[in-house]
Parts: sequence; structure tokens; C-alpha cells
Amino acid sequence: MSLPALTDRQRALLDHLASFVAKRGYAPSLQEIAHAFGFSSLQGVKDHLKALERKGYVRRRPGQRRAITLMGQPRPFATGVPILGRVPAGTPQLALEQYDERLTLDTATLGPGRHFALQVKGDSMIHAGIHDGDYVLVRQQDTAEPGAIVVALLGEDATVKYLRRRGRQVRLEAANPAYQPIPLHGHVPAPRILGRVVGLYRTFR
Amino acid sequence: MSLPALTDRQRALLDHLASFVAKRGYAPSLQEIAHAFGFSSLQGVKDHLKALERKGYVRRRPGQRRAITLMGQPRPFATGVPILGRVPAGTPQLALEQYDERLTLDTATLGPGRHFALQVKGDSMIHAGIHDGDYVLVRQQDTAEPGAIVVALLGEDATVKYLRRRGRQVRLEAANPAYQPIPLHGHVPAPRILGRVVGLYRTFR
DNA sequence: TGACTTACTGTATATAAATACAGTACCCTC
DNA sequence: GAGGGTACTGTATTTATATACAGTAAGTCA
Repeated sequence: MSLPALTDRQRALLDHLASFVAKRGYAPSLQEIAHAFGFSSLQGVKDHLKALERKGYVRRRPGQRRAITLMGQPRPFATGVPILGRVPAGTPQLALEQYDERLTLDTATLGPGRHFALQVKGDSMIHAGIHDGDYVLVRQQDTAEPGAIVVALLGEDATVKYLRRRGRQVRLEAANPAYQPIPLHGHVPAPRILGRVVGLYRTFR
Repeated sequence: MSLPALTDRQRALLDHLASFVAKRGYAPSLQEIAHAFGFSSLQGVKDHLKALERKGYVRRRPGQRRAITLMGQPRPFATGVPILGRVPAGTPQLALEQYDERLTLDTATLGPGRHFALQVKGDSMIHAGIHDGDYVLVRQQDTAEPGAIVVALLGEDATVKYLRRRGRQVRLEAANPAYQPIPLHGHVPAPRILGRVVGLYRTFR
């Protein structure tokens, strides 16, 4: 990993920074750090931060309050992805407000764009390794390239399917021969693509 | 238990907060938010924050700078789970220090204990929906109940297997009939259980 | 021995940023 | 048509917090 080694004290301060940020969602002030370590002066904190910055572990914005960014490998931050319980019928827009829970995931692994999670029901994608009860992570978009796994709204139900091109026709196909493919155009009700599946999350027991 | 609905403007501000924190590791100041939205005054920001706080999406510390904590359900505590690239041979202890990357997950979904992630190689658990290249989330423990999916060290390789009891014998079984079961006791080399699989993570493309 | 780094105390000053108060305008809905 | 919520502008004041300068003490290097 290659960053310069830290002294015990510097390591302790860095750990404190990380846990403070994880807990509060913002960086501590110099006085808060000093208080946590029992320092009666701020200069000690400044010295340590200067060392951490010189060694590449943190980055600061001069003059700004609490402006400490943790660098390095451990991705300091994560976003809460809303988990859609049920997709409401007939809504022109996806009601992302209507969620029960959130899944905390890394912003780096997610990539750009708006995301949501959806619990898979049924075994239509079991041959693609997507099981009943799994959560799929979906990047919100209304089109996708053939070959992608998408979440599509079919009437009232959101389903996970492959988007495949067969000659001139683009259609939604299950990864299970027991299910009939659905053409994207000319089907009633008309399928609407909600997004592309970019990840999968499952818990055991 | 969903939180009260937000107006478009409030949602936009909350999204801005989340992305700012994700990027910088600390919360924005009121003037930074005002600047980002093109406000010439701070009162608009204050009003929005007040609304977000009243609805339970954020929490602030009066008087303190940048002291905005995003509540919105997600991580009171997000942890970085180390991803083990390869399990080194012959080491008595698991060298958790020796990782390349980390996966950020929330502690609420993980549960207590030490965890690590491991990238699955091979198709021995394909019928359990665990595919080649998937990451399994493992809670570190040296025993497990029969029926659990475990990560075991077999010589130099870490393998993912079911732990099953057959009569008097406890053994490791693949979810693929092409693989032979391995008895937990009396096998050479002796299998060592590294932990129980508690989750699975996969990315597409 | 002296120069250098780490690890702080103590006091003082400057300022980034929160707070406060007074408005304007546009919805709603009762 | 009065009252409440949302969505701001504009100016002034206060303060939490960063910065600066001057030290002390111990350990390491050479």
C-alpha cells in the first residue's frame, strides 16, 4: 500500500479521526481532537495533522473549519441506497421517497448516478445466480444495452430480466426457460425499464 | 417506518449534502451550500436544514461549524471490511492486515464480530447461487453449526463449502455434485474453518 | 556535542461560519 | 381572506474555530 509509516501517536489520531467521521458524518475540530486526547493546547493537534498531511493520510483546506479529508485506502464514505418495498402502480415517476430501509454501500463501487435496491421475488433469474430474496442494486435509467440485466415495470410488478435482442426485436427474457420472453414494444401492458442491475446483495440466515 | 416526504428542493439539498460528505469526508458550511445552489443569502439554507432536521433526515449541533449529521436511516456506523486477495499458506493467524481493498458496509446489516470478504474462485457453490468472482462476506469464527456455509482453509486454498453432518461425521460439501465432500476430521491436510458466510456481494459488468 | 524530530503547553489574534432579525413572494387550504 | 408552509433576499452580529508565535522536554542521529 505504500504510504509512509506512522508513529503510534499519529496512528491513534488517525483512528480517532476515522471513528469520529464514521459516527458523526463530519470531521472534528482541532479543539474537539485536543479534548478527546486530553491536550490542553491545540498546537499538538496541529503538529500531528501536519504530519498526517505530509505523509499523505489526510488533506486539509487551510482556514476552513473541520475541513479534514481522510485519504488512503479505507473508503471513508458510503451512501444509503433506498430499498424499494413495492413499486406503486400507475405512478409516472418512481416514488423513491417511498422506501422502508436503506442499504449502506460504498460510493466507489456503485459508480455515478441514482441508485436503488429491490428485493427479488421469484425464481425467474435463478440461472443467472439471482435468487428469491436477494437484493439487486439498480442504477436508475430508462434504457439499457442488450445483454444487460434490467429491472422493468410490467403493470404493477417490478421484474428482473435480461434485455436481449432477437433479430429485429428487443425483449425481456428470464434466466429460466419456464418463463415466456416479453417483447419490449407492442406488449400490453407496455414494459418500462426502471434501471440496470449493477450489483447484488444477499444475506444468509 | 419511513420518514416524512420531502419537497423537491429539500430532496435536492439532502442529495447535495450526501454527495458533499461522500466526496470530502466532512459536511459543508451553510455558505458552501448557498454557493452551490446559487443562493445569495444563508437564510434559505437555514430554512431547508431546519425542515430536514424537523423531518428527521439530519441532525445539527447548534453553534458548531459544519456539524451536520445525515440521519436518513443509513449508517450510524459504516465499516470497511477488508477484502482478502489470497490467504497466505502456513500462517497460524489470519493476516487480516494483508488486504488490497475494502468493502464499505453498514454494521447493522453485518451484525457483531470481525468480518472479512473473500472473492470466490470456481463453481463449487454454484447451486447455492454463489458464482465465480462473487464476494462472500465472512464473519470470523473457528466453528459453525451444520447447515451453515463456511470458508475453510484447505492447505493453501480458502474454499467456500456447506458444513453438513452425515451421521456421526461432519464434513465440508460443495453445492455441486462434481466435487467430493471432505471430512472435517481425519483429512490430510486438516481443514480449518475461518468463518461463516453471512452475506454475498456481486457486481455486474 | 549539536542539530533534528516528536510531542506537547500557553497565550493571543484573526476569521470562517453560525445565528438573528427584517423583509418579499408564492402557493395552499379552511 | 386570513393563516400557515415553502422558498428565498439582505444586512448585521456573534462565536466557534483555525492560525500564529513563543516556549519546554525527551529521544534519535551522526
